[in-house]
Amino acid sequence: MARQVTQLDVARRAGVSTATVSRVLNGSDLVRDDVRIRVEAAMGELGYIPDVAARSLATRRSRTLGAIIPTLKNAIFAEGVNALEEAARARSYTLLIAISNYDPDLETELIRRMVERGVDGLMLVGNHRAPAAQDLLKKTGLLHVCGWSFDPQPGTANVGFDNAAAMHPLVDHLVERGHREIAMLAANTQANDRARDRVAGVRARLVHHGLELRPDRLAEVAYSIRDARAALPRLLATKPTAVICGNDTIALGAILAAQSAGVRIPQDLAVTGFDNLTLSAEMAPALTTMHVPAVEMGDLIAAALIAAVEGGTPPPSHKLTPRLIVRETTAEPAP
Amino acid sequence: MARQVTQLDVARRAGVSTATVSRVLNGSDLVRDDVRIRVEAAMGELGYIPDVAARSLATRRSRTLGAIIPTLKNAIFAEGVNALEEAARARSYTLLIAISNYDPDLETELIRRMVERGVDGLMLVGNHRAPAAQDLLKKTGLLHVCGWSFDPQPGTANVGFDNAAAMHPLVDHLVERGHREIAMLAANTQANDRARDRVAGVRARLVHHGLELRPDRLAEVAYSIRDARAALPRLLATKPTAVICGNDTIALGAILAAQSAGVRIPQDLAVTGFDNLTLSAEMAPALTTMHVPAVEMGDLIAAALIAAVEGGTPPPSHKLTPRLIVRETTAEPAP
DNA sequence: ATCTCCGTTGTATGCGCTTACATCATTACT
DNA sequence: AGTAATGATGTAAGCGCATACAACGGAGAT
Repeated sequence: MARQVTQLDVARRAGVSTATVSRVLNGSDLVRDDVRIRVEAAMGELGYIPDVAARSLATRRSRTLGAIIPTLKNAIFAEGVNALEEAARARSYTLLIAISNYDPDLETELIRRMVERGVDGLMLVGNHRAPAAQDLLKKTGLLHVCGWSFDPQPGTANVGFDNAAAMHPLVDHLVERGHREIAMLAANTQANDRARDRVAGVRARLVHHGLELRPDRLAEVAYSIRDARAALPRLLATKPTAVICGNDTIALGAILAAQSAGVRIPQDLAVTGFDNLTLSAEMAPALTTMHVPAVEMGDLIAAALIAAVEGGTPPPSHKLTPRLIVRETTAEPAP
Repeated sequence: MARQVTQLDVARRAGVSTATVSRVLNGSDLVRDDVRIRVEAAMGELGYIPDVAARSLATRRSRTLGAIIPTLKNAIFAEGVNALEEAARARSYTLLIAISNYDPDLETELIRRMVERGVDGLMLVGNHRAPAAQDLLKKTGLLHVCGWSFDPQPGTANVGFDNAAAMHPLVDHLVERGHREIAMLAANTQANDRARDRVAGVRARLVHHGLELRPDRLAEVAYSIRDARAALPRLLATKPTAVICGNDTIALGAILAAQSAGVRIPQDLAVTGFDNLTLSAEMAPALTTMHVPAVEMGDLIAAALIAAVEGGTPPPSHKLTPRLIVRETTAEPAP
């Protein structure tokens, strides 16, 4: 493969210095128009492509954002990352992604790699991480915003929502419909502060209504239709009239389990989800759930990060509010 | 933010030269053990983090792979990218991703950006792209492999499967069961060679069986449950006994449309999908589909790319074979 | 004791780019 | 006409790292 075409080649061809080529490249307005045109022509003829590594080294900026997410297999993260990429790209930033598999130690290592890579800003998911990770973020001063949560601690920005409070409309909705016997099928809470907050939110709101979340009415499962499906019978044994699920995927598993056990939804059992996946609106019965503004979140995170990078200011926090979407999986309990 | 800790700082602290620090960093075996230990200690104490931009500039390697995919909203791509990231990470490579929205011009621009970014290797989806993109790949000599397809042209490697041939087992399965009136609900074929190939594969295999794909029995829809749902009635009007769908998502839409029209599956209408999403095995009725080895593909692509980068050889092609998974949405047609 | 050779370390250069500063050519002004 | 201000361009010094080459020290050979 031939030697890379550099600014020097372009400069020679256009009869100018590399400084001028650089100025043209960066849209400086100190270049005379005829010179600019000559330089641009030379770039085109030579097929010049700037070298970002060299530029980064010189400017200490990479025009790269990083995103560390637990998994892409969860559609809601895929959607959020999709939006983040589009928003970043629209501002000529590129996205580096890494997957932590919900492992705090791996996440720490990945943050380290993001620093090595010189990302200008980083998106993390949730507010809970290993102390070593916190240290790293502080010591390196890496700009970052934590998405999918809202409980800003000094030093970190949040663009997301309060996962506990977000469960309140769901509980209220069920209680208003007359439900008293409410169970919860949560996502795994270890190493997942959002799942923990959602359980806490349900519990608190039940108490608010003079009810309680009985220990035997709380089960935790992995993010998977199959696991949710397998776990429902245990909950059903406690005779709830409604089951609140940690997310739509778990809710889908619960619904399938109920249906194959001859439990009618919503007559015999009300079910709620969280996320509002595309599927949830289409399936039969359509799922009552909380809509998570993943796209908006992706946009806002990119915007916050880039504004912070370019403005030299700390990234702003932004509180979003999931909204309740009542569909067909909830109704009054049978008398 | 304080000045970055550099090799020079480490070198001073350990009482050696930067060359030695660099050697320790890169695992050279020319460093005496006691010196290595001293240097590593100094790195730890100072919290030294190497600067990848500088390293890339010096080595002309970035230890970064790029992936340009049409969208992350399609679960099968999300899964593939997830696997690609994990495989890359296992080999200490990082993943840069970009989303083309099925737009060839945007894809071309993104390839250009990947070149700027100095990725060592690039994953693309499918074999069809703008001439400008082909040029760019050739001129820059960027290592790349095209996934999700198999029809290797000189100069490009493929890790994927033959999308036309992959439809044969599906057609054979239906024909064996006695279906003669077969329709197809395809994904949009413009700017999507895989969707095109799948239609061609169905058509060819029907001909092989002495049947045909009637023009009024072919419809194209976007990748969405809703669009598929809306499109089914038109196909139903042609009285098919089976409908082959371009992917599982479209199949799901078709099933929902059929059910809400009182058409029983599989008795009144057999439906097949393609991808084998997690959901497809769980839903009721469970979907007959082709399993796409997305994870294996991600692994192989990372392996092929990295082997090529490090070995200086062209990346190898690798042919995968989706396999038929017969479940509950196909049966004999009603007599 | 001298010479080689090998293992280990240091020195110095360059990767491609940006940018502070110097330089030069205009133009505006007195 | 002479000077200052302004605009446009060039010069050169890094950014942090890897690495070719030089240098050095000690072990083994003679």
